[in-house]
Amino acid sequence: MHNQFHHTAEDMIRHNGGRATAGRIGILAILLAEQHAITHREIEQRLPQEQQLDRVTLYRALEWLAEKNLIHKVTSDDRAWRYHANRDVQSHQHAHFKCTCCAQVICLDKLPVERNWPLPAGYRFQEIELTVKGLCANCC
Amino acid sequence: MHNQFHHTAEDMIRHNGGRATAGRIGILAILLAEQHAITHREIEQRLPQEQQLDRVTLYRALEWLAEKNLIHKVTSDDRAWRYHANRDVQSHQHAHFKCTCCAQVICLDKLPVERNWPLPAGYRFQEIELTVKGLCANCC
DNA sequence: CAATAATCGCAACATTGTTGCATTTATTTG
DNA sequence: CAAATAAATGCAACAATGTTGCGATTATTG
Repeated sequence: MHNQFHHTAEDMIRHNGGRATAGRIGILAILLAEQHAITHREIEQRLPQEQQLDRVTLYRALEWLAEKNLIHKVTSDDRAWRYHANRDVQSHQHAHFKCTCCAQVICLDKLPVERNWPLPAGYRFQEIELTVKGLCANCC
Repeated sequence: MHNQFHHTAEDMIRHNGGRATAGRIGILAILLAEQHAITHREIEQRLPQEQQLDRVTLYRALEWLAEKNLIHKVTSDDRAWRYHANRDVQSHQHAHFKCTCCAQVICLDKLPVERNWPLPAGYRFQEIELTVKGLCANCC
């Protein structure tokens, strides 16, 4: 029930001055273990039976983790946010890939993302969100 | 109550073999008149009092218009789709800008969008969704 | 104008997410 | 270690967005 990331997760949380509660640790450990960005629902499913969290608690924990830059949110076209751990505390200015068949989402960390977009006059750039859609290796 | 785009809207709909109903025409005319991509709610607000549509009807009309390539949907981070008319029937492979302050969304039609993203082996590209976030001229 | 297939509107439901508030708990302090 | 306390949790209720089924209405065709 404790995966290999529990210790790391707890450290990351304490480093940010937060309470190391079972919920937060469990959630972050799950996200650290996961290759893909996953939804609220998928996180719930991966939590062991004996420590299921209230939906609200889960949302609030995710909000806190994102605030502290330990994870980041990925916007998708199905109205559900997906979450992914930040392995390094770099900027999250990277792209995501979403399979149009199985809805799997991965981070494309190595994708260079230009910063100087030609916006209309008077507009100010802050960040970009880029999702590449297509078929993953399994669905091809 | 009839803006200048009603006639165009009706033509576009008939050209696609659909019934030219007041609802569809009104919706498309509104989207043609609009510079920005707007939400379901905003469309409702712009419809004249005497021809308010059921929410379901509005959704289905938008779905039909998008299917026929007369409009396109824009994914956003607030779980609400925004819609924008396709003035030409070109690909909609362009970027969108969203103001993080007033939530206004515009199309960045002139933004060149590269097509050869370095995806993992075995992955197939289909399309991209790119949203640039920042502050619009009003909110700067 | 009648026939008919497409469209509409209502009711009910589904999903995702949020808010307020009382309860519980991790951490700190003595 | 026990008490104090601020932070986190869980419940109930709500909000926003969108969907489904189905009977009623309507645009179009002949």
